[in-house]
Amino acid sequence: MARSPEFDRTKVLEAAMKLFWARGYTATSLPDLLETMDIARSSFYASFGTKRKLFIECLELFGERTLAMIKYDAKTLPSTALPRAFFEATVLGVSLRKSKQGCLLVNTVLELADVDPELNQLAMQKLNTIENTFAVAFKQAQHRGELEKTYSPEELASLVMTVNFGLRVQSRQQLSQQSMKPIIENSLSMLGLAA
Amino acid sequence: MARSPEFDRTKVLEAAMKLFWARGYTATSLPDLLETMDIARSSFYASFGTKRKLFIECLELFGERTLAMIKYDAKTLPSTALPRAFFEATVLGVSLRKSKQGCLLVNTVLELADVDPELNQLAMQKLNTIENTFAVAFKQAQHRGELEKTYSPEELASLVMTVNFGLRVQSRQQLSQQSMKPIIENSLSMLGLAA
DNA sequence: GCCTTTCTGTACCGATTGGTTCAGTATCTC
DNA sequence: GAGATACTGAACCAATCGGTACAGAAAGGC
Repeated sequence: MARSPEFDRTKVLEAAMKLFWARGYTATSLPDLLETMDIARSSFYASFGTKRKLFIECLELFGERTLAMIKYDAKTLPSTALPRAFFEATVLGVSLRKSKQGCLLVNTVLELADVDPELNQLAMQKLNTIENTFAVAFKQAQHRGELEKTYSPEELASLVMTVNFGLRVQSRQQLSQQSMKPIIENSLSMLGLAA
Repeated sequence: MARSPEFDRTKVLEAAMKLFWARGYTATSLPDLLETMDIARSSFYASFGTKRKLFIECLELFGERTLAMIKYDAKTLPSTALPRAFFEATVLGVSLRKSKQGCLLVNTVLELADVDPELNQLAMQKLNTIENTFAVAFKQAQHRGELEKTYSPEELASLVMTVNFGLRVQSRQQLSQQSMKPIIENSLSMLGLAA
């Protein structure tokens, strides 16, 4: 009955996510987005509503992907190796894409905390979900005796997130992935999760 | 010969700094600034040039104040107590002003890394100066035998900054100062600087 | 062919952006 | 008082902001 293809929605959404990731919400203009997404203005509003709704979709996408990665690692790796896998994937993996991006959720919290409480809270909620996933994994590991009980699962998860945030900030600076490696190593040693 | 007072420049600059601190560079508009600074548009441009130049002055001011605080602490406290004093002053002290602000320099790096390299680099440079100040203090402490040599002074300073960044991100979230306290405590314990 | 649907391109909207200009007023010294 | 300076307030600028509307081309099923 009709023309078939909508452009690949996920692909276009991903392109938008990368741009928001690099430049933040406010500094990303609509023309910027349209060029990156390679769609017309009218298609944009037909498919995504507003810039704000699009950004929310991007936060969702980013959160889902990050969470999926951790949950996959949690099933295939010992819990003590989780933080290392996470740090290396997010900090070093991102650097491979040649650009210092940090974490979209962290960037959003810092950019919008006092500007857009709703978006801020959405990003925070995603971060909390990630933290909880760590806590659950650590709890299991302690029950199995694979993890020292220096800290409670919740405390350790909170510490891992603190270090994670710090690493994300540092990865947003000029630092090369080469110079990030010892920082990650020392952070893990500090967490008592080096070996 | 003439009218005496310019409005109190430092005071006005400080007001601007607080607004940038809360909302970031891009999201702070000129009308916002003028209202907060309580000066007329013409006075603004006569005294500060452009929004960008004003922001640079704010970064300088923030950097100077932070550095002054650390250097003062470095002279009056044992080096092992430096990170605690710093964390408590910046994270808990800021919370007293009832608003989750994080650190202007960290906020700037995350907001402008891929948007305004020049401002980004300026903020980074200030952060590096702070890190170096920690490193110098730790080096002295190790020479005096007051500090364990688990990490080199540079490594430890880098770790302290990682944790500092993480704490700043967390303080930018909804977290009350009450809930920040155990996070700080565990971070210090993790750094081996708890007692 | 026709009809339907999805897209593009462009023109347009009001509002807001950062920045400039200038006439007028207040405040100082002499 | 006169003269110089430091400010205010409002008008104005071009450019850009996010968002809307619409005509027409492209691509599918029948």
